[in-house]
Amino acid sequence: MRFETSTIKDIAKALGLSTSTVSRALRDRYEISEETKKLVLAYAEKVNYRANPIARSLKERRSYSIGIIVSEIANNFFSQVINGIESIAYDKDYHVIISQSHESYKQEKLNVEHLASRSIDGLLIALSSETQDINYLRDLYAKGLPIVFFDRVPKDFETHKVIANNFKGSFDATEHLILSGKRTIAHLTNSENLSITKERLEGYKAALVKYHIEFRPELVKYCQHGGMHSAELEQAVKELLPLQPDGIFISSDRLTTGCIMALKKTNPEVAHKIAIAGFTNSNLVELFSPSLTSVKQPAFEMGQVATELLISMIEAKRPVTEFETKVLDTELVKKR
Amino acid sequence: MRFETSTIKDIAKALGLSTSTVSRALRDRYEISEETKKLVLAYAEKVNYRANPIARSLKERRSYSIGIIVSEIANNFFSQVINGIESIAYDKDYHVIISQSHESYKQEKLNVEHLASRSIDGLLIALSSETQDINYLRDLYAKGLPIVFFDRVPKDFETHKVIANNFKGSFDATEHLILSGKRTIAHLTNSENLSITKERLEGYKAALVKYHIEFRPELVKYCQHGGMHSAELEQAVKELLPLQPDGIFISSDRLTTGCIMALKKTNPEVAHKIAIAGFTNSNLVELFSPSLTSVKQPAFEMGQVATELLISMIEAKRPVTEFETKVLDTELVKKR
DNA sequence: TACGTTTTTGGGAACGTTTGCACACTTTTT
DNA sequence: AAAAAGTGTGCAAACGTTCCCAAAAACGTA
Repeated sequence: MRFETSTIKDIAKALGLSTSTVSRALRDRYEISEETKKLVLAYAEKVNYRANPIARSLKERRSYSIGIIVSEIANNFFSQVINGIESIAYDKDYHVIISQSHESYKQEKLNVEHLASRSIDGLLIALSSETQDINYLRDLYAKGLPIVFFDRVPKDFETHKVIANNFKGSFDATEHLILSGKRTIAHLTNSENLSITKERLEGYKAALVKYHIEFRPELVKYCQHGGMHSAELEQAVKELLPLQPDGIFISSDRLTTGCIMALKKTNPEVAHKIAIAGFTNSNLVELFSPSLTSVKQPAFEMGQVATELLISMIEAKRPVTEFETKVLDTELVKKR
Repeated sequence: MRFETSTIKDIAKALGLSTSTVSRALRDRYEISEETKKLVLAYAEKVNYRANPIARSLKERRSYSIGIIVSEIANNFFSQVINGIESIAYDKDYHVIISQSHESYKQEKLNVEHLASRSIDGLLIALSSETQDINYLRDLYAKGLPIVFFDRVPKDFETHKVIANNFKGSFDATEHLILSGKRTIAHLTNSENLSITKERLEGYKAALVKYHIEFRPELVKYCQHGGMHSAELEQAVKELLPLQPDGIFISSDRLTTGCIMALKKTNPEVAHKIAIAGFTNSNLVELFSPSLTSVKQPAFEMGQVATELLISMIEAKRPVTEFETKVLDTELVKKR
């Protein structure tokens, strides 16, 4: 069973014109007379002509599609980024193909290669927490695939990047905990590989320094899998509690919710005694108990900016050599 | 800047064969000799040959892609469905294109038509809460586009459908409220258009009947926009509270979280006094305060089943005429 | 009228595949 | 020894576009 639609050829035949003329009329080329243009347009409208995007892609050697890699869509931060991406992409007549790495390097690589073989015109990617080797991305990039990184970006890769002001976000959150009287502030964070991990750690440290609080490395716990496994989080919590923190600063969406969950499960009696501040874009944060202070990233905007940069690379006449790293401010939403 | 890759022609030239032979060797056709097949495969491997899916699509008149329409991906129910869809689709070498209706009919129609013009091979759709007129879907279906509905399905449309056992899920949830001593149980639900709304209302009613509780229509509130606007929910809550319900049964993910949010915002003092049971697949439900009893749908499985049905339609030799409606059981997770 | 210009149109190749058909070469059958 | 059947390969068309190039039509000018 197959979809029947009319083609340029059909129109040409019906109107006694050549396919070239019809194509020109439809694409509104200058060399065409007003008269035939109107004729063709009217007829095309009548038979509800839709250009076949596949044929067009084959001819033009581009697909008008961009690939997205996030760790998971069931994460408000990423779904908001995706909304931002779509808002720009659809405007410019691209469609998006979303893939999830689930924080796995293997899955990420597989998905990227799958997308590339599907001939996407460009790639938007936030690296998985496992990812260390990005040579496969370098290869694709070298072959001419435009790539823009967002949120989790690699250090030594010359291309556009869009990130939140992670240092300031972390500083603000940590400072907030300090100002509300906390002195033993733990830091629960992602895999050490990630750019966001490093930047957020620095912000945390800077706030401690400002208030003359000693930095204690044992208060920092890394989660290799970004909180994808609850066991990982429960282990971290278990190791942290004996140090008797009165506050925890958590550096990602998934970790923040996962940590509260682990706290409630393993030590419900202390869960409400520890002040929590964490990165999260969850729109359900007001429902959480214990409640928390959250650092919200401008996710929608991040998606928009990244997409604009990517499309500018795709549509550039000559290879782009000047790259920018856009930094967007976060917002601190204090616990009520 | 463009992506350079080797083609069948290049291989043919390099090996002194014809393109047909190379194509056949790569696709493992029976007419080819072991010898040349090995030769071609080895060379293809060496130059890292990737078939151009666009050319293949054009020739075969199918894209190996399926479209998905959900109201929003930032909803655990739908993101779990999508994970189920992907798990099957990728196995069978299809890729998926996700679109969000944001509960808007206009957006839904636009997205479907956009997908159709992108030549998807089939469509998986959960209707928006606004949708009443599905003639645009009938047209596409009549033209040969396979469609499978899930979750929110239309009444009179002959095709495969996959739904949860909404009646039983609602019955169980309502019964649970009754058994914990509630007698004035309100029902907050979606737009009346939706199939799920009707089925869930029936389950609610049946539970009341079983326990000889009078059904009071004024206790049922419909939300036309499925809870996309907080004003809508606050209004519903405002109208409901004077009736002094001691329990609320809520019929969708978005509404459940939205309702609790509205309750806490407008009447924090009663929020904890009303027992809540609602459909939700949120994985954060354990963090919510007030806590609630939830009806979980087998979302992942729903996505899998729907995708299997769709692919069977796409790949059917002759038009499918026997359709099934699969009904999957829900799970009641009691408040702790 | 004949010529050059400009404007509009058509022919046909190309994008990278798949596949029906014909051909050449082997092998088997009579 | 010739005919029949079986293998493996190549040619060429097709999928629906776009676009280069040439041809035709329309117009202006001498």
